[in-house]
Amino acid sequence: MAISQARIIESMEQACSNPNPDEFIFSFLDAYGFPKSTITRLRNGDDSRNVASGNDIGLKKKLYFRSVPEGTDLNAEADSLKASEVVSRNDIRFVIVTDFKSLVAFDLKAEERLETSMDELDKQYAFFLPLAGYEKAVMYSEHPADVKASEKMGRLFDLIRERNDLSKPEDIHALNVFLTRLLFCFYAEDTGIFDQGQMTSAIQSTTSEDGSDVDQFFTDLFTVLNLEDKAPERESMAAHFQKFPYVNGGLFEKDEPIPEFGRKARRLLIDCGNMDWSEINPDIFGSMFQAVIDEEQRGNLGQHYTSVSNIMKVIQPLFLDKLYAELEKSRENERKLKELLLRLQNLHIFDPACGSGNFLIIAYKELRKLEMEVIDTLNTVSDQTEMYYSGIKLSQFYGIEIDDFAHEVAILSLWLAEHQMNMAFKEKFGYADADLPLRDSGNIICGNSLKIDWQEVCPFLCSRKIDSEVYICGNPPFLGYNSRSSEQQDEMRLLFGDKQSYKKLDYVSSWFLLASKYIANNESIFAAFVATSSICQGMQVPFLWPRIFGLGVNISFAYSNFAWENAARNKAAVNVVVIGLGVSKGKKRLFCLSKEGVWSEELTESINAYLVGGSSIIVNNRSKPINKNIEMQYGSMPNDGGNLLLSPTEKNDLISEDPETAHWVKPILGAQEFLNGKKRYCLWLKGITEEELNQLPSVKARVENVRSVRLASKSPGANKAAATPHLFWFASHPDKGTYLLVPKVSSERRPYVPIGLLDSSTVSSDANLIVPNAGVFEFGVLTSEMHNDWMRAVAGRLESRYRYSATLVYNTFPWPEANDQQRKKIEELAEEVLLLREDYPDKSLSKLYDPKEMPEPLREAHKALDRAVEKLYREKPFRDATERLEHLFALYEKLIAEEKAKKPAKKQPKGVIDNG
DNA sequence: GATCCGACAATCC
DNA sequence: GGATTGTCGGATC
Repeated sequence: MAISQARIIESMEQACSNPNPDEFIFSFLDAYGFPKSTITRLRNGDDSRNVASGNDIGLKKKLYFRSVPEGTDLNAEADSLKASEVVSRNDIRFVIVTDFKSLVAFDLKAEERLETSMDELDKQYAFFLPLAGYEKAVMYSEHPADVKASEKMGRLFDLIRERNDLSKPEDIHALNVFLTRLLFCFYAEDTGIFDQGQMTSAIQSTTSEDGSDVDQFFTDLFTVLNLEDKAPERESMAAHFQKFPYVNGGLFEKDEPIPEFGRKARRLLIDCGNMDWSEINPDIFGSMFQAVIDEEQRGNLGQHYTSVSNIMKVIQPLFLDKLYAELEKSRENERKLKELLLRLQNLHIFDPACGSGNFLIIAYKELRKLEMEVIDTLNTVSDQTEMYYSGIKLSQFYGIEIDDFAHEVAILSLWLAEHQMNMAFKEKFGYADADLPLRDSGNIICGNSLKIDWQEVCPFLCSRKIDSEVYICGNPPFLGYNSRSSEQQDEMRLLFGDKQSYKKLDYVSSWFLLASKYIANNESIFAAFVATSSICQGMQVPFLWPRIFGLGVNISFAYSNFAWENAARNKAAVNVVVIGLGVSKGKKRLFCLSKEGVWSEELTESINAYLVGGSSIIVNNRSKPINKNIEMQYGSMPNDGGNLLLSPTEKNDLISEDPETAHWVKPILGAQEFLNGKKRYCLWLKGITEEELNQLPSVKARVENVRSVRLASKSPGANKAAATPHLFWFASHPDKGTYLLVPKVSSERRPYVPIGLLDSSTVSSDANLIVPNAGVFEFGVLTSEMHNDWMRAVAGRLESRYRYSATLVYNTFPWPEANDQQRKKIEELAEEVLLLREDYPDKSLSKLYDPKEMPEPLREAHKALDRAVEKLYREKPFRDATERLEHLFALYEKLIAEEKAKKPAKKQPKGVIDNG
C-alpha cells in the first residue's frame, strides 16, 4: 500500500496552515505521495504530463487544479471546469479550485462535492484519499486524530514488543494495562485533567535519552496517580511527580510490571505526547486501537466493528426512542421530568459481547445527551434556581468481553467518554462535576460470556429498585456450524443441553438464548442484538425460535436482512439483521429495506421467526414432499479435487490423446454452466473395468489423484470413497429419461428461479437439485410465481441470494390438485415458456431472467402460466405475494394437521424442546 | 446415503 | 477494485 494515512494528515496540516499560493499544490501533491520527480518537473513548468494550460495543473486521471483571485465564485468555477473538455478528455478524478481562503473540490467518480475553508482542509483529507490509492476509506474516522493516534500507538507497541518478552499471558496482560494507562495520560494532559503537556515534558526532562529509566519513570508516575492528594507517601516522591493529581477510579490501582524502553521507543513516546489527543473519539478509537494491537486482527482491520449507524439501529428502538417519547410527554410537567431524570439514573445497559465497548460508549453518550435535554427542559419549566448535575454513572454500564486487551480498552474508553460528556455538559450549563478523581468505572468483566452467569455480572434481581430497567445489547460473534472450534462447540452443547439441536445453529444464537432466559418473565428487561441473517432463515429457524418463544419471549422489533457495512477496507461479507427481544405485549416495530435502499417502518401485532409480520408459523424441513409423489434429489457431487471434472480444453486434449476416452466423458452442468451457458465435462466412469481403465493412462492418473485427495481428507466419508475413486462421491444421475434441474443458489434479482428440463446425457452436479421422473406439468408449477413466492418465504439464503433446498422448499410446498384438463392447460403454457427461451439462442438463462433484460414475450408467457397455476388453488385471483403466501401457509398447516392425524408422531417435532 | 452452510469466494466488467 | 453472483466439500444426521 502507498503512503500511510497518518503521514498524509501531517503533511496536509503543514500545507494548509499558512498556504503559500505558489507552493500549495506541490505540497498537496507531495502529501498524497506523488513522486518527487513529477512534482519537480511540474514546478519547473516543463512537464509534458501537465495537461492543463496557463497556471493550472492537470494530471491525467488524477486531478485538475486552478487557483483564482479572491472573490471569484468558486463553485461556478469548479462547475465549469467539471464540464470542460480538457477534464473529460483526460479522465480527471478531482477538480480543485481555490482562492487560498476557501477551496471547492469535486470528485467526479463518487460525484461528491467538498466545500471548505483553507484552514479546515486538512480535516477533509479523506476526500482526496483515492489520489493515494485508497479507494473509499481504508478505515477512517471523521476525525483524523483517531487514525494518527492508533497508528502511533501501533508503532510504539511494535517497539516495546522488540525489547520485552511477551510469551506469557500475564506479560501480555501487563502490557495491555500499561498501554491503556498510557493512553489515559496522553488524553489527560491535553484536556485539562493534568496540566498541559505535564507528563510528556516530565519524560523529556527527567529521563535519559537511551530510554533505560523510562520504566522507572512510569512506575513512579503510576504510583503517584494512585495516591490521594494528602497521602503522606507523596512527600517522598520527586517534586515533578508530586504535581500529578490523584486519579483513582481503579485505573492505577494494581501494581503491574512496566515494559522496558529503548532510545527509539522513548522518542516515539515523546512524539505521541506532542500530538493532540483531545479530539480522539472513544467509540471509534477503541476499535482502531484494538485492531492495531491485536495480532489476529491486524490482517482484517476492523472488519467486525459495528458502525454508529448500526449501533443506533439497535439502541434506538431498544430504549432511546421510548425515553425521548417520555420527554416529549413530560415537557410541561416538572414532577414528570424529575421522574425521568431518576429513571435515567437507574437504568442499566449491558453488552455481553462488548469488545472495546462501542455499544456501551454510544449508549452512554446518547443517554447523557438525553439527560442534558431533560435538564434543559427542567430549567425552563421550574421557577427555582436548582442546579441539576448529571446523575448517570458509568457503573450503570455492564459488559463481558473475552479478549483482555479489548476489555481494558472498553473500561478506559468509558472514562474518556465520561470526560467528554462532562465537558459538553459544562459548555452547555456552565458548570460540571470535577474531572478528578475518576468515579466508578463501568462493570466490564473479562471472561467468556457463554460460561459466566449474566446475573452475576448484571444482577438485576438484587439491586433492582422499582421501575429500574435493564437493556441488553451488542453484536456478538457469528460462526456457522462448520467454522467453530471444539471449545465453542462445547460451550453451545452446555448451553442448549439437548443432543443435536445446537449443532446447526450459528454461534450468535447462544446470546439470543441466554438473553431470553435472562429476560423471561421480566417486563422491564429488553435485549437487542445484531445477528447473521441466517438465524432467521431456512434450517436454523425451527431449531432456535421455538425455544425462545417457549420462554414467553417475543420479538419486539426487527430490522430485516441488510448487507453489513462499515468503513473497514476488508469489511466482512455478510448479511445481518437486528432483533429486539422482550416479554411485553403491544405493537411491534418492523423495519424493512426497500429495493431502492430506503428503510420503512411498519407496526404489526407480531413479528415471526422469519422477521415477517403476522402469522407465527415455522416451517420444518422434511425428507419427503408433503403431497406429491415425485421426489427431488441432490445433483451428483464429485468430491474429487477437480480431477473428474474437465474444462473443454482438457476434454479435447484427453480425447485427442485417446479417442476411446470419448465414451467416458459426459457434459456436466453446475449452476454456473446452466445459468450462463458455459461448457464443462466430467469423467463418468460408472461400469468401467480395471482393464479398460489401464488402457487410458491419463484417465487412470486422474483417478489416482482422486484417490489421494479423498484419502487426505479430514472427512471419514471422503476417506471411505477413496476405495472407488473412479466414481463420483455422491451420484444421483438417472441412467435414462429426462429430469428437471434447479440451481441451488441463484441471484435474488430474478423474478423466477430458472429451471431447466434436461435429459440424462447431461450430468447435473451438486450445485443443482434434480427432479427425475418429472415432466412439463411439474416444470410449470415449480416455475410459477406461486412456488417462487413460497421459495422466497421459506428458503435459506446465501447472503441475499436464493438458496433452493429440497427439504425446506420443495418438500414443504403444498402442490395444487389438478384434473386432466387442468394439467393439460399448465403443460401447454409451460411448453410455451420453454419454446420462448429457445427464441433467444444467444441469451443465457442468466440474461433471460435478468429483470432488466427479460424479453417481453417470455415475461408474458410466465404471467399466463402464473395465472393458470394460481387458478389451481382458487378461482379468485390473488392480490399480491402476501395473499398467495397466506393461502399457501393455510394449506401447509392443513396438510401437516392431516398428516399428524393419520399417524401420531413418535418423536416430538424438532423445535419443541423443554427449556428447563 | 443425503444435504446445509459459509463475519464467503471467485469472477466479471 | 467494486459489483455481481454462485463453487466446493466438511460436517452432520
